Amino acid sequence: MCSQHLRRILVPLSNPAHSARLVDQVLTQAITNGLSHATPTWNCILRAYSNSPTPIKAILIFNHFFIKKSSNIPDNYTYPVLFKACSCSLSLLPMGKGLHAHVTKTALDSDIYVGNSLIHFYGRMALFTDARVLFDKMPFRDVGSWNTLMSIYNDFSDSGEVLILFKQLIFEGIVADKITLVILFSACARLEKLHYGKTVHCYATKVGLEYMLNMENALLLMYAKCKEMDEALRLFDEMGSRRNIVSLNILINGYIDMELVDLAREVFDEIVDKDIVLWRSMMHGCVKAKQPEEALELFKKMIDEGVTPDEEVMVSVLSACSSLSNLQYGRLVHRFILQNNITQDAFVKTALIDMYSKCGSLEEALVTFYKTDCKDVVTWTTMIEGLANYGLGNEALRVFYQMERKGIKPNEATFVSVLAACRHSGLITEGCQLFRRMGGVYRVQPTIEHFVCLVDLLSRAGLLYQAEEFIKIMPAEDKFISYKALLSACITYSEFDLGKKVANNMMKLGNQSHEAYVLLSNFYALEGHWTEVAEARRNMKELQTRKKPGNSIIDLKHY
DNA sequence: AGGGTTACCC
Repeated sequence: MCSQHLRRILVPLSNPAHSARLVDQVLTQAITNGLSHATPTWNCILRAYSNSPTPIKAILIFNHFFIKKSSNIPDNYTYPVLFKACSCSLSLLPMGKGLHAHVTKTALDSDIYVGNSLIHFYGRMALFTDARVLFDKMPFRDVGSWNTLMSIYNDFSDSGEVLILFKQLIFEGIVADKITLVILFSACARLEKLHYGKTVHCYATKVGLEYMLNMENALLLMYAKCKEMDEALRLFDEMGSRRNIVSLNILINGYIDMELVDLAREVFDEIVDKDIVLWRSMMHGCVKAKQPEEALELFKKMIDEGVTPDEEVMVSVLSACSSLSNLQYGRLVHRFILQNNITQDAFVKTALIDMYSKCGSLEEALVTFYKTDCKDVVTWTTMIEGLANYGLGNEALRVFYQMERKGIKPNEATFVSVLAACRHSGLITEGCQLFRRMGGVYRVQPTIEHFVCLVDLLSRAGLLYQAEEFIKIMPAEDKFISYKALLSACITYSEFDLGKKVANNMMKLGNQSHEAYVLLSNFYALEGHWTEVAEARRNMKELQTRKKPGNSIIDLKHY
């Protein structure tokens, strides 16, 4: 096959896997017959590989046919393709940097395409300052340069930066294109900046840019994420036959976000050709809406329809098993994962550990945990939480210290689990120590959950006055719920004076004071102080607040 | 001989 012919068929080929297969054949021919290509033809081959499922091949071929055989000289068309291939894996950072040096030496970095692909490459490597410096130093920039930088910030760093860049773009007199607007709407969706997005929408309508599917989808997403479903639906109708499966998915996720699963399901059921993303969304929606049975039913349906589940679907299925506490199902799902060669990434592993501990098999949870190589903070936290729920406080702490030794930084949730472990097992010294470590060493800002844990730990141990002192230093908005925990403890330990003081403090806090009266009257009742019970009830009536029946029982059980 | 960078849903 001659070079010209090869190029003519490679260029329009849209299926990356197909073109890569074709290129494989051409390459074998080239190697066996010693056929040499001109740089444009090589560029074509490299491009086919960089778009294929195995972009690394582009790099390998470049190393073999350009670096080793220096008869081929890369040009300004070669480098963008290579940088794109290098963007696919973090391990290719040194390779990309080497190519960058080469580009600078040969002065090809003034080429806009080369520059843009370099920005993209550094952005994908999470080296945002490098990307930014390159952008600022470019002798010539086009809309593409701006789009590249903006999309990098949007996808991997800070969406707020996109809005700042857009302002700058307008200021410099650059004309935004459709892609700029897609990125901008997507940033507005993430930031939930409805007003800003609407203004840009008007601008887009004025310049007549609005009819482009991706842009309409980005807009749709923006309205859905901002919970403006009326506006989203209006746009959806307006799109008419232009809408696609992505538009439907946005709508479904919008309903799910607003806790309208039934509406989401209605849209879902109408769709004939469902792709994996739709199944993923719908199953996640069921799990989120506490409908685990429906999630499992959907899973069966999905398999029946011949759709291959992915890792994210399996996470939803496992979490459905967890909330049903159905160990049999859970084990079946585990077996399914093994039999269908589904990658057990950190997410799947964590879901398995969570499932086993919530379904009552701590042994299997532990086995899965210790068999996991890729443990992240969430994996460790899930295991700690599991142990804590089994009342194995000391074991939970041991796992926590093990995690620290491995150099994994605990987060907010980790401390909730580990403090809960202390609380369940009455580990007072450890709990207080960990609480100090949280702020002092790890700079994790304590939240209401941490406070409640600690107050509860102290109160249950009968250290009620320490708990009260502790609440005094808490932020005002967290005090009420902590006082509630303390008051319950006062009831348990018959600490009449402190209880009265706590109840008074609660009432001073304002709006939720009816709850304070309910607890207070229960408190007096237990103490047999019936006059005070009557007084508390009277005060409650004066507040014109009525408690819902049974509420106080739940409150007491809970704390 | 004559080719490219940047975009939507999880």
